[in-house]
Amino acid sequence: MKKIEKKTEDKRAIYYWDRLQNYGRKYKWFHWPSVEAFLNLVYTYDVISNHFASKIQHTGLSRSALNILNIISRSDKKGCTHKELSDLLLVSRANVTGLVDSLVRKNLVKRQDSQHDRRLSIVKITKNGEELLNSVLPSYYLEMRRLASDLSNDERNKLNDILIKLRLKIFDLYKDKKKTESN
Amino acid sequence: MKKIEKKTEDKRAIYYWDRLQNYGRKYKWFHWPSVEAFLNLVYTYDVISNHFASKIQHTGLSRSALNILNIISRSDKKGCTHKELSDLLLVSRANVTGLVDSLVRKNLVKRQDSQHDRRLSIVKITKNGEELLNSVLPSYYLEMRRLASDLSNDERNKLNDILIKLRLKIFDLYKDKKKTESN
DNA sequence: TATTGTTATACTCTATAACTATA
DNA sequence: TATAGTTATAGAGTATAACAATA
Repeated sequence: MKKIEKKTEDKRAIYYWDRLQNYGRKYKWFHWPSVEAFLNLVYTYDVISNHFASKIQHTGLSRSALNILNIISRSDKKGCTHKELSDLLLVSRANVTGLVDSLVRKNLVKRQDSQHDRRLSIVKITKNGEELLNSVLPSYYLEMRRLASDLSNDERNKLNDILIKLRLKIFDLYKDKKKTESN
Repeated sequence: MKKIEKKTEDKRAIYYWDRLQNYGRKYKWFHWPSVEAFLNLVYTYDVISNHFASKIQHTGLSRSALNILNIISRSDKKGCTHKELSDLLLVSRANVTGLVDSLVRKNLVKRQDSQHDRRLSIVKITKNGEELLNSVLPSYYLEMRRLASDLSNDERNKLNDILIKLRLKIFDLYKDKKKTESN
């Protein structure tokens, strides 16, 4: 049996909930209910992220590589420019080059020059890439369904509403900042 | 004004909600309400993570480095072994060595040999490290409070409940797997 | 001039295996 | 034998700046 170094119990939550709650009080603005929510968000993300990463480990792809491949696949014959990928992935153009390079090396996508705008490089999925996706996504989606199956419709809706609310709140911060910067 | 390559609008959500919803139907187990919940979780985490990372960029610390420092600081005079850090951070012991090394280089923590068990290396925070934490954490906690201020008590509780539920569901998977592996 | 993509570089984080020393 | 920590190595991901080609 393979040695498992990583612990799968919720040690971290126990640790934090025990100690941080009191410790943080020395900071004026520390507000435990807020902090608790963010900690839960981060830890749950972390656990989910590791779980899905292990689900696709056998493909040799990371979660973001699969993500890119998925995006490109969805663009169909049209393909996807580096710029689009950069926007969607929140990754710099410089790094998109590297990410696409690694997929090209694995023969999962190919680059094509655009005929309309010769600055553009268009990325399309290969047969190989499609086959890989088709071999991975079914169990991926099944797993999402299984994990979410314990949530009621109401809970799922609440979760979505709250997460969107938090996200938009942050976007608003940056909008405001942009405005004041340009004035 | 500094050029901003990263977009702060919710391009990704728009993109996905438009396309994925239909695209995914070709997969048998694709269940949009489940997928939507996970996408929201991932994107919101991502946005929050980037936001807080930018908040502490001036310290030269990454979010995980700050996290380690925070854990060590909370252990007070007692200090923290590498093993403890490894468990709490879900990071291999090998990598804890590297992470602690980089904090030692910055004079934020120091190592001490344990007198009871000479295998152990105990990590303690330095004056320098404490000062850094005190200069960063107040605004960090204030920001959490601000961001969560739009959520009602009920929403926060619901969010926590749901996130914990999801996390424990995954932990249970691994517990079951462990059991069957040892049989 | 602005945009797209590339190159180069450096740093962080992660994963793995082999090793030392202690228990 | 098991545990704690280290070393070495390789790869993914990110951040930044300078650059060429094209619009």
